[in-house]
Amino acid sequence: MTTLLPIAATTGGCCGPAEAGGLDADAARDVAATFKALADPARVRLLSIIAARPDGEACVCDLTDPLGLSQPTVSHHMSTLARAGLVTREQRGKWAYYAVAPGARDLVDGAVRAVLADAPAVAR
Amino acid sequence: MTTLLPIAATTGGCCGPAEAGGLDADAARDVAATFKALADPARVRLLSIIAARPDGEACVCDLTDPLGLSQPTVSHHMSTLARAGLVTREQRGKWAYYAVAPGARDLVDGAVRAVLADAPAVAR
DNA sequence: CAGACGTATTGACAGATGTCGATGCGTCCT
DNA sequence: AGGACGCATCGACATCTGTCAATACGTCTG
Repeated sequence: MTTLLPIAATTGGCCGPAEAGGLDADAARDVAATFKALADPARVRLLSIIAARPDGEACVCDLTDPLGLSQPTVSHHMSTLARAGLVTREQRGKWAYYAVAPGARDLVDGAVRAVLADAPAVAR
Repeated sequence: MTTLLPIAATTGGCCGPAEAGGLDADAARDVAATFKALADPARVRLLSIIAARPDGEACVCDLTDPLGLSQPTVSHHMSTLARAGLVTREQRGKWAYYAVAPGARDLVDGAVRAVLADAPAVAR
């Protein structure tokens, strides 16, 4: 997955070896993309509304009123969430039903773990 | 936390009641702010590098080289991460040491739970 | 004290992003 | 068939954001 760089010791002052050890550019871009989809209050509300639904799904017309946003804007946000793999879209007759993607939780949890590899909750 | 609203069935067409049920505007803004701090590849890498450090901390001079970013840019990103409560800053002599905040994991996990309230990993 | 060094702040700028109105496309109902 | 309705796309616009060079601030070391 991530390419591991060899370790070189420079030890100038505070600066230890520049071994990084973190995510490489590609992995970071992927992880950031997932968070970016969640980095807007409107999308956060949309996702939480759908997740709170008894049947776990909602169409666009369900979502415009609670947020006070226009229909094109909601549609655009849903498109963003779908492209990030957080929701699924199913056209059923006239309506497009959006639901939280089966792997959404895993996707986000994986992104969190990738960044905070071993950062225990309150330990230290 | 979030106020839970009773569910009413109107069954107009697709559109059920406008009971929303998701996060309110303020909560969504807070949650989105946390994700926004993680929504940039540079910050993701910075955080992961610090988290992967043996001593769990790094100064700015440790971080400019691995990312290929200028010192002011790195400083700006660290400021963003600190303002989000994800890292702590400790001035020690000439250097500023950044470390993953003790509550960072809880902060992010809480944000995830707030959005995907009950979205089982692979179930459903 | 004076210089060197690490970091933060400022100013500027290009690119990304959220938002809307207008419009186009599909589907349902009469 | 024709109209109504839900949704997506397009074009435009204001704002936010990431980035850097220049500069200012603090701290250590001669």
